Amino acid sequence: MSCHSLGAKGKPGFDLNACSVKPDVMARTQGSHSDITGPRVREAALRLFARHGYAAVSMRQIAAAVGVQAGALYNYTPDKQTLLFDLMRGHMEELLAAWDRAEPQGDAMAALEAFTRFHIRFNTSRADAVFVSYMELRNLEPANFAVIEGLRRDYETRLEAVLRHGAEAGTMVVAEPRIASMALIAMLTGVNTWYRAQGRLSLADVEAVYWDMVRRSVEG
Amino acid sequence: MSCHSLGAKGKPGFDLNACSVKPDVMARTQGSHSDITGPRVREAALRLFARHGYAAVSMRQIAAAVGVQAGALYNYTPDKQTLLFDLMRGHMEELLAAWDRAEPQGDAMAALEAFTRFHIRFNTSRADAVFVSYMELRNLEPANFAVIEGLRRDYETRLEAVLRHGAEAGTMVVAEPRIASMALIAMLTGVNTWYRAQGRLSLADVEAVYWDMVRRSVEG
DNA sequence: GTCTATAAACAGATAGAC
DNA sequence: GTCTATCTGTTTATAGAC
Repeated sequence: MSCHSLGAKGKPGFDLNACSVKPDVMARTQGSHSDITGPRVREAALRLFARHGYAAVSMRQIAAAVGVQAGALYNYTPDKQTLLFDLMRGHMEELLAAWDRAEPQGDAMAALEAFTRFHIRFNTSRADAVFVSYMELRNLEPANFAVIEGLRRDYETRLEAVLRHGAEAGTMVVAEPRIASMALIAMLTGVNTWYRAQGRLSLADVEAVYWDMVRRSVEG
Repeated sequence: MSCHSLGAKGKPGFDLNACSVKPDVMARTQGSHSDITGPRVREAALRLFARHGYAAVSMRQIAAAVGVQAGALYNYTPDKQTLLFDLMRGHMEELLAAWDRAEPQGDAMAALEAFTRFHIRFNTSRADAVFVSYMELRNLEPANFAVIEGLRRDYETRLEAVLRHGAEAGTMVVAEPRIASMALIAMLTGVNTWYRAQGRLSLADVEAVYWDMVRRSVEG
């Protein structure tokens, strides 16, 4: 054993990886793991891209983290660029879908609180994907960039709509809803740069601190 | 002329640079430009790092942008890592020095307004340096990272002190001064992601919008 | 101070064996 | 599906001519 636990990586140098014996698939052709290698490639790539940056990570490093040779990666992605794009698109689509499922029915102020708490919880639970989706925008080919940028704008527009409703209802003061939505999202996403699960404040504490600032910043 | 036959590099992506004929140094040895090449190397590196990322930019691309061969760059930096580090350290030190010069004498709320306006003005005037100093942290060697991280914390501490004074004086409500300082800086730095000088809003307009949100978020 | 040439390592991606 | 081997081009950095 000692392997097939997905993350037996040596990390510090991307070396060693030996073994990939999988008891439950022993009947398969030796070395064949199509059903689990795909997700592991994406997980390893996401982790490495977040840590070192897309351009600084080689396909060989990703392969080493997964426990396969570099050539095997091309069974799961046509090229490195598409691997990055799929990770980013997947994250943005999950973000939008999760918010659309969570969006409450109450008034604008309740919706703003829901957005604040949702954004903090969702983003801190997927720090690597959030980081990559923001930091690697400039490494996307133009066509791919346009797609991700569009999804990002969609998300901002969700918050912008909340702020507009609040302003129209008279419960909020928002001179520039579009700018305010970007400002608030930037503030909330900043949590990821310092929050640690083992830290002094619980996630509930963090939500409370930020919701207080968000509420005050737009309150009528 | 035509660039003293120096530049004129093909470089499909980073050409043009159209040599800078400097009349006052024409008497020098042909091809010798020590007094101007250094700054141009830093400017080109900053611009390229901001556009494409440190890891994605080669020394040859920087050289082509300057109009010299790659080997010549090593007269101005011992290596690529030091070039990045010097750019980031220079930016952070200038940021701190500029705020320390500008910091006003009034009460905490006046200081907060000054900080808000200063941060927006300074950062939008040096977008490339701001971008690089944040995005390339993970490409710094540990010792260099520690230096930049320390300078960044120093800057945050300046704002934190303002918020603490306001809270102590009773003119502000700030439950977590450290977190609030990071939240506000994240919000203000976000201006750089969308602000354009040719846009609908002037810099004064932008300052007013953000100052309104900042003030409301901490007002007692 | 800049050039040309080069060293030594590494990149993304592919071909064919098993 | 994975491996080994390889193709082709690029990387940082240095050496020595001018």
